[in-house]
Amino acid sequence: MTTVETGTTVGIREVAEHSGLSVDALRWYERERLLPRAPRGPDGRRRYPERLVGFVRLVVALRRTGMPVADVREFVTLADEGAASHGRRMALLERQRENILRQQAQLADDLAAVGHKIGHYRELIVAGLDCEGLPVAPEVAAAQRLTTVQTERTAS
Amino acid sequence: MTTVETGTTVGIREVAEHSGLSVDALRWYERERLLPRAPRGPDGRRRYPERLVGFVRLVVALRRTGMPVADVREFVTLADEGAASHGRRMALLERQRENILRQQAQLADDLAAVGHKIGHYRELIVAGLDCEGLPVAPEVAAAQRLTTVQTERTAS
DNA sequence: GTAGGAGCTGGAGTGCACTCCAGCGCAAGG
DNA sequence: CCTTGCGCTGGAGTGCACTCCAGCTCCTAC
Repeated sequence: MTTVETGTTVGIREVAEHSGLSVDALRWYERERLLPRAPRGPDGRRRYPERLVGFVRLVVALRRTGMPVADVREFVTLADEGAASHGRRMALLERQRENILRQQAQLADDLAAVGHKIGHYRELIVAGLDCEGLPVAPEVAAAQRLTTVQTERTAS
Repeated sequence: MTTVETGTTVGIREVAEHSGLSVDALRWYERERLLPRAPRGPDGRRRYPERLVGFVRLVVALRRTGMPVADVREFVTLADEGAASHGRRMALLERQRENILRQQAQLADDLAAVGHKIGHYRELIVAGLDCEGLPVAPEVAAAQRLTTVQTERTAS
């Protein structure tokens, strides 16, 4: 990635806010070579040019869709080769696209499974039945309809 | 979960093969109370009734869609209460359904981002241009089209 | 000038979700 | 009877991807 430092640049804080990565993670990513090195300003601070900000976004998407950091590193290493690695980079992304499509299919299945179970509970509640299909006792009926989960997690 | 042990049961190996969890993970899940305890046969081995096999599948789907084990444990703990916790269990699943929908939206975005980048590379390759829009040198053109990624990962 | 905030670097620490290991028992087959 | 394979339990270990910490510099505002 030939960074010609023209145009606007943004600091690490702003990149973090827009990318979903933490400031620490951005630094770690650079150290781990998951991102090209961001140029430094005269004060030693990172200044991300627009192009690099876009690259961060792509890397975040690759991570978010499950690409291991070793593979991301490979992608970034290829990027250092310039145009000579376009085809290989493209192939890497095409493989990831296949992965994403698989995840989408799996997610649809899982959504259906969860939805099916929700429907099952709803039917039981409406009919006032327990899991064996027997009527629930009157003193249980109110509790059966309760949807409030009393946990400390709710408070946070 | 009132397990009436009638009907067929399957051993841990078979449950592992069909659930996507390893045998070790199934044991860990039970120990961590992410699954109800599977009844043991006369030889001390786990025998999973059909109902429990279905529950394993649901728990796997919840994990796969990002539910932390602490929340899965909560879900399982509620299941111990029988019909009295139907509503609360349903609410938990409804929240997870919302999460899954969010993931689907995010995945679609990420797919689009990857696809867009793939298209970008393809255009550059077809036009024989580099990232700056300049024609690539003849000795680079062949490499630019290469899609074979030479890594040890490919061999495994 | 001083204080405070932001960011730098290098190194250590952490959280999460498993996976591996060791010793044991049981059952089937030779 | 012996061997082998499967599964049990409890405890330790591991991999992955960050996050935290400490000491430092620079810059701005008071």
